[in-house]
Amino acid sequence: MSDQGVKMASVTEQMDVLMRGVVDVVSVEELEAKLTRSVKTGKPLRVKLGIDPTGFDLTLGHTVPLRKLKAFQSLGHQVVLIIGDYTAQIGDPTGRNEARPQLTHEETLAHGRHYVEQAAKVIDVSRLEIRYNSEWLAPMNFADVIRLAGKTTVARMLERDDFSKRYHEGRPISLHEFFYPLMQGQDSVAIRADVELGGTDQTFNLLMGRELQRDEGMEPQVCITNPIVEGLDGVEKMSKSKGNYIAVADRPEEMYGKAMSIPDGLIAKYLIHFTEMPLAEIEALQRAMAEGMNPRDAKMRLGRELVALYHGPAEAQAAEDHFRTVFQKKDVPDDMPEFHPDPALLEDGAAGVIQLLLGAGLVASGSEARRLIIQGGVSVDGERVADERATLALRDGMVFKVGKRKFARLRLP
RNA sequence: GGAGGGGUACCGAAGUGGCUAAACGGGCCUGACUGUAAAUCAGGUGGCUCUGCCUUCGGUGGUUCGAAUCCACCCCCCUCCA
Repeated sequence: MSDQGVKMASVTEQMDVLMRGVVDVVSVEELEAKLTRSVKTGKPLRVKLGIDPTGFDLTLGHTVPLRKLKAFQSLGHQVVLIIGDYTAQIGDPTGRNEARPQLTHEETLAHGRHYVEQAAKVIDVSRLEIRYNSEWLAPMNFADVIRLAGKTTVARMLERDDFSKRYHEGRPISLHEFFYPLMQGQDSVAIRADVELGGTDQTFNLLMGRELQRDEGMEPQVCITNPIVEGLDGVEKMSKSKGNYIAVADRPEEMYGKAMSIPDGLIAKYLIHFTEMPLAEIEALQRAMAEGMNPRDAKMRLGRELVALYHGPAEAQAAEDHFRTVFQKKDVPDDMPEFHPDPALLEDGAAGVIQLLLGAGLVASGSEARRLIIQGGVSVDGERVADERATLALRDGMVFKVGKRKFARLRLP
């Protein structure tokens, strides 16, 4: 909490906090040496995290390096957030759709702000040094770029997992993608990073920073990688496009519910990387599960921790109550969206179910509504709707339910 | 520059003139079972004024009663050779 101006923790104490959940550190000795020097001189380390301002909403996956950044910050170090505005403007073709549009500078700035806004839920952004990499990349001329390119080889580049995989699978690699590691490394040179954080998928890029720094006669940065945590399905990396994510902006019930749906094997991992629960406590929980504790209860704990972290303890309790009501008791929640029927559809105070579901926004199309009704997935006031052509007499407060978790309450004017 | 292969729905991938709104697998959705876990089982998965109609197979144009399938041009990707 009150980490301002306080005496710096000892190297061992710092290492203890910093090593939580990391996959790899290149190298531990160098990190200790840097910390030792920092403690001695009172000079904080410069810790870097780079982001691509592509306008994404933060998922818990993104918060893993952010939490590590926060740990450094709390220990009194200077954290530096690099917003890759220049990189983003060039247009990152990574992935299969090369159609990703190039961003205007304005857009990248807006995305950067969007990111910082959400990051504020994890770290103290007022003490963040925010830098845009166009600051040093834009002034480079072609000769500078060629010189930079000369610092590595194609064979070296193809060592990168992502590249070699795509190369062997016959998927395209644009030439300029080779510049990404170089640009990212150049960022480290420019801000004189002592430490850089990233997921294990960033390893190659992080190491490039070391090489470029060494080349400039600087002490190379320490690279700390955190795991890429699996999403809700327990298999694939948590990502927006896979739809297997929890977003930091998720509503409390949503966040809690998603936490409850993860495979048991992921509980401890989520607690370690997504929350700040003390490791000892997590281990105790794991032991308890091994001895027969219902993993569901551990997940409920996870759900509470997460919601408390992003919405506060009161909301955490509320989310849990909501979960109990809706999913354990299969009851109707207190809070749900409300909607007013389109008066044009009313006939003697009645209307067709499909039109009502559409009006409530519970279905995307009439066909979907029809399908769901046939499959028994729609109920009104607890009663399953059997006929897709049914006409319902409207009453204020009627509750429409679609699937297990979509509700809407009808309101008459 | 030369030769060859390829672009199909959310993804992968069949289909080479009508029986194709398009096999199969994954994902996703619904139902059953549950701990909204996993696993499993059943069904579904373009839209609509829904026993029918409309739009869809890289793009444009054409042949045909009829095209994802044939032809022409164009765009994009991959492999090998140079």
